[in-house]
Amino acid sequence: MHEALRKYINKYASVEISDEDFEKIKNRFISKHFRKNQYLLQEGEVCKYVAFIVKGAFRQYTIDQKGITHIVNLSTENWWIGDRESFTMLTPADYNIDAVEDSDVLLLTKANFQELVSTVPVFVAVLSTMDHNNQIATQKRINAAISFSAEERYLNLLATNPALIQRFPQNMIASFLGVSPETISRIRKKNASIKGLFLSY
Amino acid sequence: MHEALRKYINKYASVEISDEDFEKIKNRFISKHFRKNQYLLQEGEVCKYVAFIVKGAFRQYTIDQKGITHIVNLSTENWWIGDRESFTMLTPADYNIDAVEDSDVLLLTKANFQELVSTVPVFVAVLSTMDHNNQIATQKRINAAISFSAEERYLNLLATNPALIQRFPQNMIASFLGVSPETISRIRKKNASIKGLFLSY
DNA sequence: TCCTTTCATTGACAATTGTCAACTCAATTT
DNA sequence: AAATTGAGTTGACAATTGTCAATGAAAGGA
Repeated sequence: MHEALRKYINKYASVEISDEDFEKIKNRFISKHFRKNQYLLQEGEVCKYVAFIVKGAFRQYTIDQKGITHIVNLSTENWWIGDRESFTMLTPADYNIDAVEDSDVLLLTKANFQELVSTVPVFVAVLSTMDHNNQIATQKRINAAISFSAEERYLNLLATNPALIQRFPQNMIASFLGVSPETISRIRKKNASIKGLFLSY
Repeated sequence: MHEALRKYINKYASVEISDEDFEKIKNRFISKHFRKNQYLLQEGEVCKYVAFIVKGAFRQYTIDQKGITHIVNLSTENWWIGDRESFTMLTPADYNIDAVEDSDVLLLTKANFQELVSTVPVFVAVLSTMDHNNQIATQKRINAAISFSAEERYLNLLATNPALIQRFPQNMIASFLGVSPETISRIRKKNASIKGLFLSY
């Protein structure tokens, strides 16, 4: 169960992590299983955990006044999930997070998080790399959101992150891209040949 | 000139910075003046500097095939600007950055940046706090982009960041929000009474 | 000061995308 | 197997936003 975390750390730290360091890290995480649709965080609660996804998939989203869901993040294996602002500031969360599939995660409380930050330098290094990559990806997503049409955004996602499209239902992809499910359906129909191209390889 | 940077560091570090530490930091930065419209970075170049804005304003943007500008960031005093991906990976930048007003900045090269990271812990702490705040702000911007209509995005910006709207020309605000200048103009006309309310206090 | 250039506004029209309702299909439940 | 549920598709129509062109206003340069 913790092996995925070890692989992740080795990938993002420039050096292989020592057994002692990994023991320290491992002991601070709590394994937990989530069933499909189970909440990891509900709007209004304080986010108590940041989670590393070992297996499964989660979405982070808001619900507007009309009851429409807006997905700000879709995450699968080897990603972190949690509401940063709520986790660090201890404020009520603006977002909901729930499991899209049955999932296994490793949870880290704020106390344990701080403990690791102050005692395991490798952990800090990994976080910093992760933050950095995240920032770059987020910048690109903003650029896509303000520069591209609905169709361009979908095709861009298909080209850059086909795994997401295969894994999550269409209505979630629509919400993630900020378009209606019907529009995605029509875009798919229109570009059926392109999709075919991808699938045939 | 460097005083603004010192204030900034004191604000984001939990402790007052020592004179020795600040000397180390200060010596690594290069002061530079930018005239209005002058490039700090052009698409295709490698981003050689990250800049701290002492006075003035910058924009970061892409230009699409049709020649339309899409602004991903608008920054003023006490913000940093630069293309992170290009700066750290030494890859050609996807973005342009130029001065919207005559501006004074403090430049930091990658070598000096790394030097500071490895010798001045306070500097690392400030960067980490900054990153963190940035991440939260960016998340909110994504949420706005996928959840709100053009009008809602404008009114939201007016409510949360009126300084930006006062400082940058309308067409840049439009580009920043991902809408045409004409649409912004019409939204403003429609909501003239609301704007009046803000101005009258 | 005049001239040029750029920015903002407005109108008419077009394109994109959203909304609502009906229908199909597949999966799950009873 | 029948029934129910939910996701995806499709059509008709509406709302939003973009595009293009003309005009007016303001700012900067000669």
